Amino acid sequence: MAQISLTFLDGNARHYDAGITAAAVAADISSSLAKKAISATVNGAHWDLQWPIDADSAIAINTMKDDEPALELVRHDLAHIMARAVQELWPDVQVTIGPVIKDGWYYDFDRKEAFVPDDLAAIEKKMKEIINKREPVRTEIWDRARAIQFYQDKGEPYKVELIESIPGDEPLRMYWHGDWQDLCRGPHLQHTGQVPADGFKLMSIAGAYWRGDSDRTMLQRIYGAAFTNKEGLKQHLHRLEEAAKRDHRKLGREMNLFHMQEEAPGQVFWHPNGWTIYTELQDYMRRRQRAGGYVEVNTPQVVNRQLWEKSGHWEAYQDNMFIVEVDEDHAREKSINALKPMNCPCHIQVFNQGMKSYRDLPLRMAEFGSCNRYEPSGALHGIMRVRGFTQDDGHIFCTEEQIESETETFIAFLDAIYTELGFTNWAIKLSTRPEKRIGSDATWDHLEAALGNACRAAGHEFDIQEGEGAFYGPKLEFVLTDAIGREWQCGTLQVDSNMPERLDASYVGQDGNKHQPFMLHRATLGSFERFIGILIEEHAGKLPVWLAPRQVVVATIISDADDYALEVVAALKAVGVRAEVDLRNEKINYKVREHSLGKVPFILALGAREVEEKTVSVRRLGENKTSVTSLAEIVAELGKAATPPDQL
RNA sequence: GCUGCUGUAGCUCAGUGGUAGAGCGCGUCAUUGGUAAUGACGAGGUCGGGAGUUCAAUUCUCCCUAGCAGCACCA
Repeated sequence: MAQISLTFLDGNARHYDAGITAAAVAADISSSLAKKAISATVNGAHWDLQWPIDADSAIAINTMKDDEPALELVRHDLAHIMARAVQELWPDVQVTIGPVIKDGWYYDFDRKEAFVPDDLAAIEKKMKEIINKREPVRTEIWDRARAIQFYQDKGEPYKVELIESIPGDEPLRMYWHGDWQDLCRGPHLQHTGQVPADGFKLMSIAGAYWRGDSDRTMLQRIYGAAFTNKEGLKQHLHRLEEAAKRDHRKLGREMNLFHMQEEAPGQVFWHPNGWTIYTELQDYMRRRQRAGGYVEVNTPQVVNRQLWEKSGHWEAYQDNMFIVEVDEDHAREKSINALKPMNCPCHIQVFNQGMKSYRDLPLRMAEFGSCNRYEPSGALHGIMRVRGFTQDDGHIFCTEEQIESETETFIAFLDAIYTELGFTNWAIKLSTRPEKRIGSDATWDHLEAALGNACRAAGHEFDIQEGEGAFYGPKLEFVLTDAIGREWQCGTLQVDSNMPERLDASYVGQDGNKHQPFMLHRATLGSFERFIGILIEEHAGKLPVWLAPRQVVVATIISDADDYALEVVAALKAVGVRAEVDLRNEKINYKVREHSLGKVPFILALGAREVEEKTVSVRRLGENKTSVTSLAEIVAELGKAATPPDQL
């Protein structure tokens, strides 16, 4: 038999017969390793201990101490164990797919009756029984016909469909956990007992479409969280609890920022505190955009259907538009309008007024554009996904040659703003040509490369989302993460030649002929609503001082300090600080607690000493200590702290 | 939009086939207290909306609506 050479991490090599399993290699090293082994890494691939190795390879034997493979296997085996538990409890349930995801796994089932929360406890109990049986996992490769027949006989049509969608030349791997069988590409643990019985928890039940297709059956998905030990799970659950405290919907209520109500679903009622954040942010963006060479415009809310037909939005999005019918006295027909769902067609109307020359390009046009979209009810989420919102929108009209440099300039612009707003952790995604598209491959090659080059030139890595671009051009998405790790697209930049064409935008080139400009749709924050939601969660409500709706509360300890408190507040307001007094007949403990919970960055406490010495006792949010400062000093300090970063 | 769950006082939540309760908050009074809850008293609810079953519905059933989780969608 042919010999192969396996090289270990330490550089040593051993020789074995070709076809040896990783399990046998582990056993050859030591019997304790053979017991502890969970999988191998062979030439960088995650390798089941039962799979044969046929050629010279680099190999490492993994144990539970190797976090990445261990988590992968534990979660993957738990998916199978859960599916087995469910089928043991309810034999009529059909199994579908069950992948590993961040922090755990899920498995989708088809079952007539709905799973209820109490079922989760029963399933967990059954899973623990299965784990305690320490049943061996084994695997075989089957040919397609046999596998299809097997699943047809078993009454598992979803598995048949899965096999039919797997490319014909790929071998099908069957796995058994004890007697329970599933189709799976592996790898898996050696036996069910290797799964930590106290390291997992079933989290929730939700609906999910078979194969992610909303035209097909809705299955029932059970989510689980899993770690290699009890402590890992405990920490995860603790993180979830902490994240819930940062939820912008909860903080929005507690800080009295905004509310929403049944009569206006998906639209925000901004309260004075919340609106202060909003206007402060908008003022900042306005200054930033002016400095960035943008001209600001404003365009209509209610726009006749004809323009949307011409732009192509009517055909694609009419179901998601708010339609406004106007029945004028003398009109023979109703006039059909839509609340604008986006600003670009209107911006082209502005661009089209008067002749434009190549000398006018790039023309950067911005609008705080109030838009309405009839979002599907299930998509609404606090102020992050709403039906009425304002974009910090902008369109850059430019030539094809200017696309790359304009993109690079925009990324630098966005980067500076995200940094000033306290975001360090954001990602760029580059969406490339979709199947249905217009334009030549040569143009797509150029545009995709231009966006990628611009990212690199601006010093940013990016992930590629294959085929996710718009039909008219590639796009960049600037993605931020909320408290529990859900990603939200905030900024965006999209290259578009289609709309200038449809809406007849043109400029006179150096050659005296008419040319069509390219258009870069771009937004920095995206929508104020979503961005403020993210901002609240990122800072857990403790906003940077310049954005905090209430920056300073001057709280009296005794009523004899009232006059001085008013004097202090007046001095702070004079330098532009949002300061309030708290003269209530309450103890200082009470006031400190209340304003700390209200996330006020500075509390100034005033008692007899402060009145006497013309000082203030300063308490900063998040600190338990206080310091005493002269009035003049604190006014200067807080005046500076309250200044937006671009004005320092 | 789809599946499941939920909607009781301003907030967080208990509860029941015989028209409701707590804590916090709010108001009044007393208290002038030095950095995360001073005390007493008091006010406050068509139990999301509509229909049905019933002698009687906040409670059971159905429809609608909104919210939550996930899926689908996101110009």
